[in-house]
Amino acid sequence: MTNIKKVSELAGVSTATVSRTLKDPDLVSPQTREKVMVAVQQAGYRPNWMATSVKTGKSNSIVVLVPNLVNPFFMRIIEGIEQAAQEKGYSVLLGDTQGSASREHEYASMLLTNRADGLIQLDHSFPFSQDDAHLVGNLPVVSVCERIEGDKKYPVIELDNYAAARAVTHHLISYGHRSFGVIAGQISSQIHHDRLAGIKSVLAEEGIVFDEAMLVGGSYKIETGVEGVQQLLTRAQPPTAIICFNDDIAIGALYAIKKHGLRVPQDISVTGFDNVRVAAYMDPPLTTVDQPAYQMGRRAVEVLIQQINRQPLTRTREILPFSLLERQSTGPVSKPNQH
Amino acid sequence: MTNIKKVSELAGVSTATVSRTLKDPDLVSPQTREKVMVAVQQAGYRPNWMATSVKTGKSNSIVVLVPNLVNPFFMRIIEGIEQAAQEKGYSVLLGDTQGSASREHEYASMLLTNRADGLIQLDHSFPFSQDDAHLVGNLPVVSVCERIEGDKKYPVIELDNYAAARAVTHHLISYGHRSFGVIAGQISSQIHHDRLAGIKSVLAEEGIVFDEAMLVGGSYKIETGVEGVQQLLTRAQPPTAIICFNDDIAIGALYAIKKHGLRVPQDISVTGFDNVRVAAYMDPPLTTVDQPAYQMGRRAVEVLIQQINRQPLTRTREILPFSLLERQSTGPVSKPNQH
DNA sequence: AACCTGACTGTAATCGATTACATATAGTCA
DNA sequence: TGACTATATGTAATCGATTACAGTCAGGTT
Repeated sequence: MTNIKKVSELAGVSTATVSRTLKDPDLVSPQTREKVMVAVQQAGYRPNWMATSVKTGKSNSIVVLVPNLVNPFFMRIIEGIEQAAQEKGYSVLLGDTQGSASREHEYASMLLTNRADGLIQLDHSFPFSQDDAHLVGNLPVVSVCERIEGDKKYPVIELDNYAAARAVTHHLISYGHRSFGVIAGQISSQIHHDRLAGIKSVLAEEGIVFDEAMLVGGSYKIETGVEGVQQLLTRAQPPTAIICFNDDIAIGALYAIKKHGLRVPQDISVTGFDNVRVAAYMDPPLTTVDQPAYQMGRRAVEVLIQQINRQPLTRTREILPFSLLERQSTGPVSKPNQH
Repeated sequence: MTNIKKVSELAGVSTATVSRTLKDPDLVSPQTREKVMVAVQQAGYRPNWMATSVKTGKSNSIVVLVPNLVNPFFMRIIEGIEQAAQEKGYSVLLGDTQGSASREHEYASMLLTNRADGLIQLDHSFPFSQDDAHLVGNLPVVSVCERIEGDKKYPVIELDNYAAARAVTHHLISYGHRSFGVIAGQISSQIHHDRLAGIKSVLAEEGIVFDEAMLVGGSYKIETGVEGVQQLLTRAQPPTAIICFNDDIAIGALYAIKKHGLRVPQDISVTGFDNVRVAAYMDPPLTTVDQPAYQMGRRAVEVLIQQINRQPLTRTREILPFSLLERQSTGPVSKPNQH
């Protein structure tokens, strides 16, 4: 590797001058600048990133903790993160945690070893290990979608899940539905509680009691949707509308419902969350809640970099707008509840 | 930040001893080790990653260049990359290029600045800029799926696209199809040529002439499938089978065909490539070529690390097995070509 | 002529580690 | 006891940059 020393010798100047030529050319006379640039070219010199980082104490990298990479919704967020980071001169270290706490800890500890300047968490767990917890002072951390558990208050970019769930429920109620099934994703998260609370609040207003037996599921997977429908259809009074907590679940639900010989939306209406790319091309196209995933990723980076630069945060919670996309997987109840 | 100096003072030893305690404890007496560990704990010391990297000359990071993140097939590969990297003590820098050459150059130059030790390319372009090209000696680079263009021969982990395309075509021929449409992805790639050649070879053997007007498309997107079908259906003799070069295209094709009031597979058979997660849950479930994406990612990392460690490569081209998944989007021709 | 200023460049300290080399101490053996 | 060895630790050089500080020199001012 060619280093700054070689270049300085080649140009017949000191290393300081080389460094200045590259970092702050105005400090160097045009003649010297020229000499140095020639030497740089000739030697094919590129400053060693690690050396610069040691000196400046900044890595210009951020870690992104993501439970898995197969969920297209996460990828939209990460796309936003990546592009905003790139624009601001940061690079993104990908931390696929597979939901494992120890992997989270490992990645989170990158902040403590100066390997990364900040962390974006897409899951809801406190990312640091118990051993590290007392060291994390106010390390730059932002969460997207989920609020981070624990005492420390980290800024969060999220959706108004309560309102979104209310909107979905209202939409279905307006079609005359009164019997609802819910296929949930990860149960232990704030999102889950908010959405469920949103649904129940509307039902309460309509005087409908939500039967807890109508709540199934437990992870954001297609298979959860398939199994969820199987369970719901064995109930004495199957629901006429099924609210799925993401589009993958909804895709599984569509599949299972049709497999049972029932039609969507004539027999059962189905809704999702996220508006993944394929949602609009399902048969029928999926009614779902659009989340500005890309934008959420971008905002997360902006807020994170604010923290990194020790700028005061204007607020610790940012709620981005959703929109309910009414497609063809929802429709009027055809046969009224025989109950 | 607590550094090694502080810890050494706290423990009453030299920095060398602290470093040895953490890196090679056998060199240190049990008593001193104990003292140091206590000091490390108390100070909450974590070695500065950047400093270690400067000294060792290794970053233990790899860059992954990916044209976009929304393609779930890429994400399966990256998942494999990420996990293999993690196991081997490497971390992954995500380089979303959006197909832009300058972004590729920027990310690729991380190898020249010691920011990363190796690079995995998921696209087909030579990732370095012209300026850098003479510097890249034998920097560790591996490509997955696509062969990298240019003179330099980089190892590649790929699928036997020719054979896979032949298998798909044979499958359709066995159902009696004789009139084929093809909706292609990125035209300028090796994959494209291999697959097209595979299809044509089978057709030639069957004495079928491939009508070049039946080749449409140009990018790996759902919309390409939708538009592709629209074009193909305006042909004087619409095809009875459509081969799509990835599942996203196929999903768009299914959607468009049904929108035209035709049935799959009764009127038109459709096939994809990749076997993305949703493929099995389409209506009808998609016949597609399964690629071992996760495994390809893992292998790429292994081969890359071999290069990083300057171990000789046993071979520069590795072809992983595909399997044709026959689902319900393909079936016998119902109405024989009226031709 | 003496002094000052500003532009440019070099010397050397520094970032936070690792490690070659030197040194000290205790233990072993003839 | 003296020589030798092994073990443990410290000193200081080193990785490849950045930058505070100091020095040089030309030109301008009084």
